[in-house]
Amino acid sequence: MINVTFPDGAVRQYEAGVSALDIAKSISEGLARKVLSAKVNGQVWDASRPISEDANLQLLTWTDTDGKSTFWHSSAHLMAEAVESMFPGVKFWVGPALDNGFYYDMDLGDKKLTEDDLVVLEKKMNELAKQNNAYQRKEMSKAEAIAYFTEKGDEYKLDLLQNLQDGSITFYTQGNFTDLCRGPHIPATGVIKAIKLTNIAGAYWKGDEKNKQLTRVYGITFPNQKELDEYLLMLEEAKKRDHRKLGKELGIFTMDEDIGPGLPLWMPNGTIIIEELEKLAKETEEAAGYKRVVTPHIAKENLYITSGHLPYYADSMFPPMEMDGEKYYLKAMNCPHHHKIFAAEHKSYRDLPYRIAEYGTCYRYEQSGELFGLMRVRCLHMNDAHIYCSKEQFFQEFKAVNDMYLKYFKIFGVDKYVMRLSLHAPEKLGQKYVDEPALWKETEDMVRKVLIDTNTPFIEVPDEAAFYGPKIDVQIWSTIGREFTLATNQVDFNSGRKFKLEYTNKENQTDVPLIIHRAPLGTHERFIGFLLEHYAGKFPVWLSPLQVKILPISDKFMEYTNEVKAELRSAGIRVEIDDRSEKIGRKIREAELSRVPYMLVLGEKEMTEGKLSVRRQGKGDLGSQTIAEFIGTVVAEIKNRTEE
RNA sequence: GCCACUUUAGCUCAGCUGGUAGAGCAACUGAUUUGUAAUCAGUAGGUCGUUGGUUCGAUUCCGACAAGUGGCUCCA
Repeated sequence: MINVTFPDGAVRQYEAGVSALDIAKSISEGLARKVLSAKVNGQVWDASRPISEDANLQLLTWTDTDGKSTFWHSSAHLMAEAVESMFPGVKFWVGPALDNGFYYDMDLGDKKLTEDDLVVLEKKMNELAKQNNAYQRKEMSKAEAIAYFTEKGDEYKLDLLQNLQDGSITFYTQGNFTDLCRGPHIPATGVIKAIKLTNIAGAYWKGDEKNKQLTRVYGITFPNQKELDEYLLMLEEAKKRDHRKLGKELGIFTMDEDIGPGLPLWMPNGTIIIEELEKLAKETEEAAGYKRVVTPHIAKENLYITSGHLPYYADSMFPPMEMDGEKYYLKAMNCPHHHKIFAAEHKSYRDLPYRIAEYGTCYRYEQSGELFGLMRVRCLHMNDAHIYCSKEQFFQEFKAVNDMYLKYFKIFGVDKYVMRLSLHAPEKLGQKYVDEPALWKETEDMVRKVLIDTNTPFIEVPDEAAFYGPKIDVQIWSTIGREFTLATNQVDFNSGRKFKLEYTNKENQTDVPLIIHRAPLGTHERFIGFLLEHYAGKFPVWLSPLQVKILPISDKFMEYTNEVKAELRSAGIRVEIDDRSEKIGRKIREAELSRVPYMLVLGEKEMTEGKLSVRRQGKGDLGSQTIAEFIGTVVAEIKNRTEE
């Protein structure tokens, strides 16, 4: 007999060799039907795998993340079975579970999959699922496995085998499909009730663009149709707040073929948002001791040779323009220009920290396939600044930048993000990273300490640092789930020397400053793209391109309407009148859809009382207010940058 | 850049297997002067992304290019 301990601490005795599925059955048949896999001593196992020793056991079902993963990974195998039955001779690479669904990479030879094929595949998968075939686990020696795949001529699985230890190699079979796989899997295919293959994509083998491109099919499955329907509905809803759709609807930005890909045109409404953001940045930076600078959009080649961006990043820059026998480049970053401002006047330790800021316009030649609405563009306006400081000042300066991030996040109600501390990889010193092991350790420790001291949750990611130093990136997700770096805060102990930046220290010696590169509001493009989705187009009053729309009941009240408008405007409020001869219902509907935060309905009653009927977007009628009351509210919301 | 798909009126979309196009909304004109999410009528608007080819004839079939979409790679 063995002792099995459950998550609630209860201990029960079973025969050795009992499976998690047996145990579930002993509790209830209903539970047994729901079990997908089990966590045995912290490892996720097949529910049917015999347990031979005392163990901690957690039964995993659809409501557990690990249970879902098992379900989706098994679904990938089911898809592979369907693909193999349709296209014999197909070779498979890997087919993992994702956060939402699964994919499988495959080599289909010359066969090109179409969307029609997906429909047929879904049908086949449904048939196979109904057969309720068990997933059977089989251990195999490495030699046997190699022989098996050599005979099949499957170079992909042979490649996978190379990195596997003999004794740990397992195969899984369900129906007519057998695959090298570490598992675990669900007991049988029958629980997969709703299947949707979502898209076909090319994916480089092993993620290396020099390798052959395999066919990747993405899909998602559920234990019932209802959840699939809900998932598809959620995707539809998400599309409605896609910044590309909202940007067009609200007149924020536009793209034009004649201007060029990745080059957004900011329309009047978008420009108002840009100006409000810059106002916020300027206020915040002035209070934090930054000075503003302005630099040209182009520079000579030599600047980028000094910075080290050429030739290594030449691919990401627009090709040079030749003028007077010199090559000029559009700037892809502002740092070298700012370094030259630092170097223009001699600095002493009394001038440090020296902080200069600019909403700098940069141009980057992003690959055509990478462009994505406002989130990934070729012309960007960066909330950039550089801080030049001594080693002693670094901690305080870096912390102040971190505090500025958090302050901004509070203003915008940004709560779904991950702070990522990007570190170097010691084995790549001298190649990918500047060869200064001591400086790396020192700065990484300082950056980590800032995060810990400010109680900022973060994750550490090795081998993701900039070549000149560690950094903190703020990761966010677009509505459709794509990940982006919104903001960045970087340490640079390299450019100071490269640009021969110096200051005279207290001991009257020459010293090289540390540099902090920071962009808490990222770029206008990405930040406004993010805000559009974050607010679903319903900007807070201070950011809203139009703040108040006045809706007169009829043109009999135009005189009063114009008076009200003039008063609001002189209070600094962005206001417009809907003077069409439409019914009030129509005006309200369209004002609501345009997401203007406040609407004022003015008619006979308001005119005689000298009041306003106030309506808030999404909330309906707020009742009657005096002009002074209303102006007071709106002006306070603007001044305090109130979110709602 | 690579794989797949898409491109029809300002917007959202329809248009069986080739015979030069249609709806709703928006726009414009007129009527209506309206009380908290769509007043009515009329008018105008498209060389069907561009460009080659096949064909008596191409929005429709094939190719190239451009832009976009979903991924891959990339993101200093």
